Amino acid sequence: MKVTIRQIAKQLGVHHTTVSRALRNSPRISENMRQRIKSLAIKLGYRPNLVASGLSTRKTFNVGLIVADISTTFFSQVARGVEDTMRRAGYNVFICNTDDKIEDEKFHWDALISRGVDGIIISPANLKPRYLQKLLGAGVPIVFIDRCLPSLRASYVITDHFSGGYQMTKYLLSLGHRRIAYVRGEVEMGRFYGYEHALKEYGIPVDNSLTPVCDFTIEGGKKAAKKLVRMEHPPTAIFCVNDPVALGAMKAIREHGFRIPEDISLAGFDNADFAEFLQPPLTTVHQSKYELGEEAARILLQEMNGKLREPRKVELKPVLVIRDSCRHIGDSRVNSALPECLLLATTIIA
Amino acid sequence: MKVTIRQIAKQLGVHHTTVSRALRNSPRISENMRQRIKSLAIKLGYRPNLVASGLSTRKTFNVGLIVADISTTFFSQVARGVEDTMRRAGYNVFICNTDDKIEDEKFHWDALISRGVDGIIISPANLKPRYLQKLLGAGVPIVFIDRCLPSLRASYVITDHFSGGYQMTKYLLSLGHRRIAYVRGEVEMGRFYGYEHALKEYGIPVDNSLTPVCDFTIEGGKKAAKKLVRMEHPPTAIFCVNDPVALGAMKAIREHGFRIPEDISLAGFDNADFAEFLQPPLTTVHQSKYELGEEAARILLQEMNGKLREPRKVELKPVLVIRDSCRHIGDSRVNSALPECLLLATTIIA
DNA sequence: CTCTATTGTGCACCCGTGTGCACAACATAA
DNA sequence: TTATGTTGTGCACACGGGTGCACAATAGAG
Repeated sequence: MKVTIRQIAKQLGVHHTTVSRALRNSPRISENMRQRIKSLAIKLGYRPNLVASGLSTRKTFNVGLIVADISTTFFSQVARGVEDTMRRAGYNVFICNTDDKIEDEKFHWDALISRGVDGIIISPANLKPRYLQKLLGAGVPIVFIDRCLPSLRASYVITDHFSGGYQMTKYLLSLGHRRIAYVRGEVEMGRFYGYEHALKEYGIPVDNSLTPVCDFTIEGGKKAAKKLVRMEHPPTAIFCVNDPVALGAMKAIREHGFRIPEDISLAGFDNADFAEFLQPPLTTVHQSKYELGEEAARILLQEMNGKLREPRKVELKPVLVIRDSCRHIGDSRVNSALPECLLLATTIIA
Repeated sequence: MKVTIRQIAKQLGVHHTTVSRALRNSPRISENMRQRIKSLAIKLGYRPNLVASGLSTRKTFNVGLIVADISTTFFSQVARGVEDTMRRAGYNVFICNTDDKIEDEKFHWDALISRGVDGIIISPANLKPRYLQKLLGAGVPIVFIDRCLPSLRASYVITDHFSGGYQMTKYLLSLGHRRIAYVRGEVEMGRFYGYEHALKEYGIPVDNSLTPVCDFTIEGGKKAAKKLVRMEHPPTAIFCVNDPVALGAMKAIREHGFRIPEDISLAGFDNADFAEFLQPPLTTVHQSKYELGEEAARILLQEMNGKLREPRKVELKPVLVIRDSCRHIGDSRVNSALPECLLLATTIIA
């Protein structure tokens, strides 16, 4: 049988509320009594029942983390950042996967609300303003992560996707590529706009046939890239929305008999742990996944403590990571040595 | 303000217990009243407060998942399997990281108990019988995952680590290797015993200098492998406790000027998603991570429903995956074509 | 018509903790 | 002595929902 404050109270011949107050360090309890209560609590191995206290105080010390897929390199690292930070503040974290399906997201949302979570960190599957507005109106502190609508009056922590997409595209352009494909994610738009913007600077229109949409998986990348390499005039470079997609693209490219980077240059996004060990080592855009989660959790803690009058909007700057999977066009060199755009990248970061 | 059953009751002029019963489909409520109550509940957007019902029924519909590190490829996929299965049954999952530190594990354990979880799936940092026994005595249904003490009267789901270690070592031996290093994990012993056993069959004693211990990270693998390649007589093959460690080893091997597999053969364990895309594609042992989590969750559900009289002990069979990172010694071939031990593996699986 | 099932609903109280308020015990000042 | 704080403790009740039991309403049997 679990120990309750009433049992402690009984043994000491006091009322259970006295025990409750003593354990919560209420100033109204005498120092002497407080000590007696605390030491007995320890002796009996008392563990407060957070379900009960959650009911009466409406604070559960639980938060929810809603992401597309915890098994990805990206979100699993984000989750770790969230959990570490939350734990230090005494919170537990519920993990919820949506696969970017709106119904699943709703399901999890309701489940979290029913459980009385104190806050939610969410990477929404649905970016419609009305929908997000509704989430914000639910009365639960929210922090958006990785995805958001900047115009909304809400806290968020994201990577500057636009900058990342822009830097990479600019880099590929500087290598002489002009037919650059971008394998898009269904929800992700920022990187795409960066890509678009860089092309525009070179006077290149976006060719829809070069921007297939895929989910964020290896299989999805393979499928999308397959279409690209089978084109009459395949792109000379393929930029993928993330590293796993690049992995799939890598397979498709090779199965079609093309070499990387000799025939087709390949780039990813995320700088997953494995990226530098691929053959060739993958050129990609680094984003700080753990820090993303850490920062989101910090902000959520502040929101929950009411220490935040205005929403906090944080954009972490991504960094171009040049390895060997992209080559200079019309040149035997595999990759160019520190092109102008890297300098640009550095200035953006600073 | 959140809708409660008392509010619904008031609007209908009935007692709140009638509402409670109607929503829980008690047979004592008339069909007519049940319909009226349910439709009003839907209309008002009633969401049951699981904190409150958890207090009175002692069932929270929450479970805990305690692992070393959710950000690893292995545990993140396990977690996904757990979450998917639990969600279908109406449960939410708390995620807890221990980094294999016993104090952190205890901390999380207490946190979960305080929150009244209905069950716990745990990959314990500490495999001491007395400790595990104590966990089992806490009165909470438990399923061990990935690690356990088979002698204990407890449910578990693991990969047959021994078989995996044995198969891989046998394979390396069949390629002609005799100086085979094994980069061990701190906690993991099964794979090591398999390695030991295979060596014994060839009359080779275990050389402690060839079996450095490391954590399960890339950095750890790099550090451990560095020692190995710097030896006067380096091993001809390095078998790593998992794929990330192999990644680190790969780096160390190359930084020392050795080629893979020409100078040193390299093998991993897990068959992480990225393994086939490495250069050379990594020979490894496949284990089903998602299924591991799925099965553990299924068993926990049965335990929580009291449908399990005896503990369920499940061992999933690993499969040797031969790629190009191991070569035949004294032979120009990179890898041997289907050696006897693969046949052996197949029989073990069946 | 009374007696007895059957069915549906309400009452009281529980789950474990928290909190406003009353009040007892004691000390100090008038 | 009485009036007036302090300080510490207990009481009642709340949080939202669940459950054993009593009992009212209705129906059917004798």
